[in-house]
Amino acid sequence: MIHAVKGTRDLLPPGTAVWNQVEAAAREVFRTYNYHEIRTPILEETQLFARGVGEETDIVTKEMYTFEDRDGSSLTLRPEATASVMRAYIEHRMDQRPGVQKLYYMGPMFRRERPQKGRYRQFFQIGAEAIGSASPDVDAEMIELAMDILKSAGLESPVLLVNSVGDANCRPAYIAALREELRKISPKLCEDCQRRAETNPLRVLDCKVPEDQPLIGQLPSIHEFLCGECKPHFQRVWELLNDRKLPVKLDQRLVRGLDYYMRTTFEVVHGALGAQNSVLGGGRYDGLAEALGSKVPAPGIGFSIGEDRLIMTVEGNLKPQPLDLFVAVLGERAVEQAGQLAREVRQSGYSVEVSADGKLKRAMELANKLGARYTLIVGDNELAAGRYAFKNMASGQQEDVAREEIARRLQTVN
RNA sequence: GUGGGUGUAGCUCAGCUGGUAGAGCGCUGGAUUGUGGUUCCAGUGGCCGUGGGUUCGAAUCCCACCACCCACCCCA
Repeated sequence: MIHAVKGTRDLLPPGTAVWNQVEAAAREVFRTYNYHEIRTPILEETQLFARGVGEETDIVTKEMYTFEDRDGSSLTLRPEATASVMRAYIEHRMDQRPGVQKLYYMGPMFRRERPQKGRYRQFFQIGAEAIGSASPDVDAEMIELAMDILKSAGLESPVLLVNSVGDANCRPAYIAALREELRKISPKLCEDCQRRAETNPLRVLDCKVPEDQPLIGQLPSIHEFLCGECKPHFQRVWELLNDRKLPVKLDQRLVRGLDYYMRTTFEVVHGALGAQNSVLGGGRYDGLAEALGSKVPAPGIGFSIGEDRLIMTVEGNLKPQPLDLFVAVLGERAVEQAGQLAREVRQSGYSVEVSADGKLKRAMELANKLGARYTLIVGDNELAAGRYAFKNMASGQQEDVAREEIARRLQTVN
């Protein structure tokens, strides 16, 4: 047997209906914020991610699907979309277009990690980027947009965490100070933290080991080190978020794993997701364009929703759409008539399934299994009378109706 | 990459003090003529994850491998 490769999965009906509903809800919210869709290739030159995401990140060093093309060039299945969007922005000189470029995307991403709950090797993201402004006002709107989408998609009680990770001016000083402090307390921390204290001090702040928390709480905060540009930027974002009555929590320990993030970073977490409890992550990336070789600066901010995770939290809340009408066909002569009736009802916007010619009992059974709201019987009696047996499947009530009546009857909510 | 758990019918699982397999659900058909859901009856369906070993005999015991799940790491 050939089956789906590790970490990938088939999405089948009726589950796909939830995906469609979430995506439709997101598109609608994007529209109201004047965001427009961008579709970039799933394949990119490996260099794009190495330079964009960061040579030393886990994503680039051990999680990318990279392979050699037949001409010898190195290609990679995109592990995230921001680098691609920025590449397209630069390549198509979108900086020449009027105003801030507000773009959204949705689609599959690929990372070769060990699969677990809420984590797949092919997973789906819904994301947005606003490129062309360094203003904190854009940050606030971006976060508001993100929260609106989650709400519209049906996510209940999201927790929004916000922080600043500084920039190239102030972050190095903070990391140095952090290292210094960690050197003192490192032996008292968990094994992982002792290692992280050396390799990636910021990650210590992420530690979840309960015993470590008091010590980690004593460590210096990035906010003591924010420079003359980062500090007011963050203050402004914070003010705007509070003005908008968003349920923000300052998380001084929030760090992000991609190199391009600077200043504002944010995340939305949700319980009942298992260990991978982050539904959305994002932040500002003002240096990204230059890292990709752009001559013109292109400050931006964006976020990405883990669609698989979002759907884990909302599936079950949403009911699949029912079949409006099942047409039971009795006898060869009824086939053509049934087809015409079905076409008429479909043109009125209702879903219709037409049975194969056969026994009525079989047809009724199938109508019931498909969850049809109504069944229309088309047989010799109906052909002769010009009226059709129309049955409400929930109540069991049945009556004869004229063909013009059918679509109107379907309006009834039962 | 590391650790733990689980692999028996399409699905959820039982059987595991060794004697070549069961239930519920599903699916198909029947309870006579053009009426579903409830009920009853029958049928369908499994190389018991794979390969070795112990044994007269293995789903059951031992070993290896594989797959899936969960967790670490990291992230969405």
